[in-house]
Amino acid sequence: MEEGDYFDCCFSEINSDMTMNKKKMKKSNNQKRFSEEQIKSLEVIFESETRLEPRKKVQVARELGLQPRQVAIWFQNKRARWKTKQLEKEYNILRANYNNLASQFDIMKKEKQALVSELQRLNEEVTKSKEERREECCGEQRVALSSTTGLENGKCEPEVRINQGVDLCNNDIKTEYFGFEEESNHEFMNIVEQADDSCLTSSDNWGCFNSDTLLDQYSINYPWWDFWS
DNA sequence: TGAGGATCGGCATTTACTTCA
DNA sequence: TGTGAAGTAAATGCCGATCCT
Repeated sequence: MEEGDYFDCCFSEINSDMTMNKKKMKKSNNQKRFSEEQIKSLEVIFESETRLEPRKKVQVARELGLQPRQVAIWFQNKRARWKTKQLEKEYNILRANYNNLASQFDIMKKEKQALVSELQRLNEEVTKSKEERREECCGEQRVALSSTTGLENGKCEPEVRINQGVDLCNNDIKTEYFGFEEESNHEFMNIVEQADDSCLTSSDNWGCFNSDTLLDQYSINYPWWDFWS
């Protein structure tokens, strides 16, 4: 369409109905959709440059038989639509990432629960074996005492030694199971308790879960990779 | 050289209209 | 055939940058 044709077209339409509401007439006149060819050309230009230099705008307008103002508005609307689509894309990516993290978190939470249960079970086992050994040792001690003289009023010094021996045994067991000593075990349990369910059970409460503090505290004594080994 | 008005272009939002299911 | 949703061209208002006096 030549530029002259375009204006002829516009003015003939305007003149055709002078009784129409002025604003409405202007609107319906302007509301003409661009041709496929025009849109195609504009799209191609937009792909290489989302903003037009004034000179280029005039040139494009002339080539497509549009007003420079129309080209400017088309680019304006196009940028707005493009931005919306970009935002949608980014939102979808973020949502996918969030879902991925949430499911990973779920898995890790279950793993943690399993580890805590295992730890509890092992602790119970250790306590139980400590008691059993204590009973065994006391039985042996009583036998030994009955054949020994020089110890008075049943308060047996060897029992103290035996108890110490049992404690040493227990520490050996813990060291074997957990790889660290009693004190370290205690700290570890504190960390586990701190990270307990109140903050981790639902994503609504994530705000109160301070992983930095937790990790900082833990990493002072144990590298994080030890936690998973 | 800084202040202030005019102009221009961009963006966000809204309006008016078309198209299509 | 009427209707509502979606798409689109254009209008409006505001803001920042630039130019000129």
